[in-house]
Order: sequence, then C-alpha cells, then structure tokens
Amino acid sequence: MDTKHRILDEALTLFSEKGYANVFVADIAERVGIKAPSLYKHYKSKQAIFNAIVEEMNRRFSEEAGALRIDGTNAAADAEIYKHISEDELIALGNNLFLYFLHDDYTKRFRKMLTIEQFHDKKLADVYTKKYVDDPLSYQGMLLGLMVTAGVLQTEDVNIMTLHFYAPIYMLLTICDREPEREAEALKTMEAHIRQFNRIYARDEELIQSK
Amino acid sequence: MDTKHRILDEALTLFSEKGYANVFVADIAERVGIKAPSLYKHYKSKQAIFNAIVEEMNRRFSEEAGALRIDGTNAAADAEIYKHISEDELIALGNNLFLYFLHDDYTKRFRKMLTIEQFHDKKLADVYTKKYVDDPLSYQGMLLGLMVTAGVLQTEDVNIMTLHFYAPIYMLLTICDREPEREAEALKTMEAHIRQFNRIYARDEELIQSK
DNA sequence: GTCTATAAGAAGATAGAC
DNA sequence: GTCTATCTTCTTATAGAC
Repeated sequence: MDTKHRILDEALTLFSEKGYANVFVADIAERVGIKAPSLYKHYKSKQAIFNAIVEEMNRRFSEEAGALRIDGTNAAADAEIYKHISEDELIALGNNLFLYFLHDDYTKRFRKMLTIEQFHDKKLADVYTKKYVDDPLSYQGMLLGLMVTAGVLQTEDVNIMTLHFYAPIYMLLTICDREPEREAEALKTMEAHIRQFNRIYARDEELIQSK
Repeated sequence: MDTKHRILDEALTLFSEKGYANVFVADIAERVGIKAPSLYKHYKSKQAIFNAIVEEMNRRFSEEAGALRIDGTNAAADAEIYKHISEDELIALGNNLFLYFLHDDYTKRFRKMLTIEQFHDKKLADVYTKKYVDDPLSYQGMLLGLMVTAGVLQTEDVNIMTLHFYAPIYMLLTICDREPEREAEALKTMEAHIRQFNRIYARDEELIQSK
C-alpha cells in the first residue's frame, strides 16, 4: 500500500477511536512512519484526509452490497435461495449480515467514525442513516418480501417484519462496537432472535391446509 | 438557575451538538453571559464541567425510571395495569417510552453527548449501554413478563420478546436524534411496530380454549 | 464573582534544504 | 517525498484589579 493510502488507513483507525478533533496530524504521520510536514505533500489539510476517507468509502459501498447476500454473488441468485429458505439458512443470513458489519475492518472503523461525527455535519448524518438503516432495511425487506411471496413467511406488513428482523441486529451491533467483550453474548442473542423471528413469522402450515 | 448550573446546562447543549473537543470554554461562557476566566471560579477546568454533567446525570437517573412507567407512579401499580393491558395501552406504553427518550431535553442532550463520547472512555461506554440498552430491556422485560404471567401475551422466551419490543424503539430513537425531521415518520412506524408486536405475541384465545 | 491582560502550550500548516 | 525549523493561530488556564 502506498503512502497516500496508508495515511487514509491510519487516519481512519485514529478517527474511529478518538474522533476527528482528538487526532492530530502528527499522530497520523507517526503511525505512517513519516513526519507531519511530509503528510502535506499527499493531502493539503487534515480536513482533506477526512474527506478522502468519506470518498473512498463511497467507492467501497457499491462492492459491499454483495457481502449482505447469502451466497455473495448476486441478488437474482439470492431470490431463488430465499424462496426455499430453512430456519438454519435464515440464521445464516442474519449471522452473515451481523458478522460482516461487525468484523469487516474498514466497515467497522468507518461506522465508528460516523457514530462519533454524525451530529457534526448533516451530510454525515444522512450517510449514516442511509448506510446503517435505510439500505439494510431496503435490502432485507426485499429478501423477506420474496419469502412472503414464496409462502415461507407470512405477515400483514413486510416493512414492520423487516424492522423486527433488522432492529435487534442493529442494536446488538452498536453494543459490540461499544463493548467488544460482549460479542459472544451478542452472537447467542442474535441466533435466539432469529429462531424466534422465524417461529413468529413462519407460515402456519395448518392455516395453509385449512384454506 | 444559578450560574454554576447554567454553566452545566449550556455546556451540555454544546457538548451534545459538537462533542467535547470542539467546544471551547469561551463558547460555554458566552452562552452563560460571562467571560471565560469567570467560569474558572465555578469549575477548575473544562474536564471538571464534563465530569459534573455526568455526576448530575447519575442523580437524575433515579428519578427518570418513573417516566418509563405507564402511570408514572410506581412499578407495583404498573404490575396491576399490565395484567389487563389492551393493544391501545401497549401502544401508549411504547409511545411514552419513545417520547420520553425523544423529547426530554436533558435526557436527549445527554444521550447525544454519550453517543459522541462513548468510544473515548470505557466508563462512558458502560453508562451508555446500561442506560439505553440494559436498563430499558430489564424494565420492559419485567413488565412484559407480567403480561405473559397474566396470560395477555405468550412467548417461549421473554428476553427475546423484549428485544423485539425495544430494539425497534431504540433504532427509531437513534434515527430521530440524527435526523429530527424524520420524527413524524418514526412515530407512525412506532405505532405500526407495536400493533404488529401485539398481534404476534398476543395470547391466541383458541389455544387457551383447546386446553 | 466578574473583568482585562496575558502566560503557556498545543496544533495546523508552510518554507526551504536535501 | 521527506526532513528540520518555524510561523501563526487557537485554546486552556492563571494573575491580579475591581
């Protein structure tokens, strides 16, 4: 990795731990192995480093979508899978979503940085909500909607069902960001959550037969 | 309100909007209507102001519990209420919880400040998780447990049921903190969430009769 | 308790040699 | 591209008058 990218990487690590204001240009430079003034040959200011991180994240976000999928390839393939999903596969879906958000290094650092900086700039607030609320709800809602259409799940309101699926995952994620030592506990809760979600929303076979 | 408390109040407002590091002692003093050096007659440092806010919050937290209750008096009275709760009353419970967290001025500013500062200090992380995760889950879990015992609701796992009740409320709250313009939408989602929660977990009367 | 003046130090950024 | 030296500005905090 060249110096220009190493600066972004080390800056992101520091910003995600201490917040923008508590990180000094000299700190970033030290981790890269250069002196602060050298850093200004790569970026014209501290703010420019921050902006470059956000821009790089925007580039990565398009690749990221794949990681939310059960087979990691494309949504069309997913659609087929979700029409015949089992409880264990639903748990795998939740776990994949959760573990990706939790452990993907770049994603995790960026999310923590946004958590700290979200009130500082309306644009950052919008990015946070889109990335960690609206986009996951939209994508998961599409998948759960497929399962409803296929008769695997049943509900009167897919959007609320999706909220019931994702909100606990989101909350457990924020707990783990804050207190990594609770990760094992969170994973158990995750699995119990999805098992109960499946029991609640699974199509009642007797109901189908009685029609 | 005396100067000493006004300093805490204005500091909390600024900390919750910009974060500790981006607020200068002179900013706080200006809002109070004094000059920065005068402020040092009341608190020995900027950090001392922050610490005093956290201490004051600890005092207020004991009073706060009441606001999470349906009748605002005590848990014993709540227990009786929850044994015979209707869907509308369950919605009222969710709404009260949500609106209290959302609109109580001190609570809101403190929560936003903790959101920004949570990764800066392990103690603050613990306060956040206790106050906005563990305590609500514990209290709501107790109430929902009463409803299960009374036969109003049914579930195999009260803790997961409580997670299904509270996690969406928590997520909607963080959305509103970040984007206040989505408050009306969040309130509608809140109500739809609780109606669906009630439908899902309400005791099936036919099941009771068949036993 | 509030003020003005100011010390002390930190941090972002630039100049110019190599 | 990296360095040392330095500038400039900002920010916390203190000194001491009123």
